[in-house]
Amino acid sequence: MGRPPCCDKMGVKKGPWTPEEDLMLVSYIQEHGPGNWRAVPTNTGLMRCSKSCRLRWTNYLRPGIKRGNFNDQEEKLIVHLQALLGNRWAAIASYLPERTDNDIKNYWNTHLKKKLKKMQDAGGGGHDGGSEGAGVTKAAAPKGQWERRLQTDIHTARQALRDALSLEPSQPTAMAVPALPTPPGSVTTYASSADNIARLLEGWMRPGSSSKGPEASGSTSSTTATTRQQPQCSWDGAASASASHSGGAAGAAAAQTPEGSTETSKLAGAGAGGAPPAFSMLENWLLDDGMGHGEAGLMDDVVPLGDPSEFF
DNA sequence: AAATACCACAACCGCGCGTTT
DNA sequence: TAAACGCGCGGTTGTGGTATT
Repeated sequence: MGRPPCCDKMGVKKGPWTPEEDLMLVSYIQEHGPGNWRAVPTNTGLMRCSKSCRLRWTNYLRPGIKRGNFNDQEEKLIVHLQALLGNRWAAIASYLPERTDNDIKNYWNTHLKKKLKKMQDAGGGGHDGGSEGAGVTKAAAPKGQWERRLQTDIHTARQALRDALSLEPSQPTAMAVPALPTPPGSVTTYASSADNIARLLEGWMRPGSSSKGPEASGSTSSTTATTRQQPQCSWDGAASASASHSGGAAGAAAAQTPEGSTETSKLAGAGAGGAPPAFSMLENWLLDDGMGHGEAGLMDDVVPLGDPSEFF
């Protein structure tokens, strides 16, 4: 059946979002909650595709997301997860609740892929050949096969994640939120989305203010900003912000994506109950050496993935 | 100082899946 | 049951910024 485009191409604006548009979107979502994206453009007057609105919210405006500055632990975790899960960025992002799939994907494509390739070229550590690493091979496999492989190789997954998580034991999780506000002039550190919104609101809701938001607005003056989730409670913020809908990468982290959720539940052995931080589940899972969860029964036809720690 | 190459990131596009009618 | 719809995911592209020549 021919499917109509998600939005008519006529009159739909493209390209970078302006602060005004961000403000409109944030204001609307604050009032109505995320979701029902189809209605967002019409209700807000935004000349944007519903997809574009969702993407903008999910990747940039949603509270509790961290941008840029991937630390070493996160980097290694991403590499490990990519080796395990392939290019399933949403699933990978579910283990890094503050990161969006898009951010991780970009970071992988621009940094990690090259890094791995360089390492493979240098040390011959590559166990899979090609430039994509082990994950792609699995990703290229049929979905069912891939899922089964993940299940059957649960031990490898555990080991890999344990390796990743044990790199910086003093840092409990990647969820540690850097202190805000961003120092003025800092170009490498992105302000959190909440901070951006706060600046936006401060800059745009104040009559006569310039288009540039004030630098490092520690205090959020507008009501909109004050009711936003603070970055420190990123998970809760994301969870609550998306409580009434199914969108958002962090929402996906908890229970959303079909694949992500199954992966999460399979790996973490926990349901999507109260949406606790995925890392807690992960840590529990990793620390639980009992390992009698039935995965062992799936260990037939194991196809070893290889040890992702080879990468380092 | 200007031109060029490279890099990083934001955003778009197409497709698939699940839900609704 | 099948079509229509809405949403999310992954791949790709366009653009601005930075480094190098």
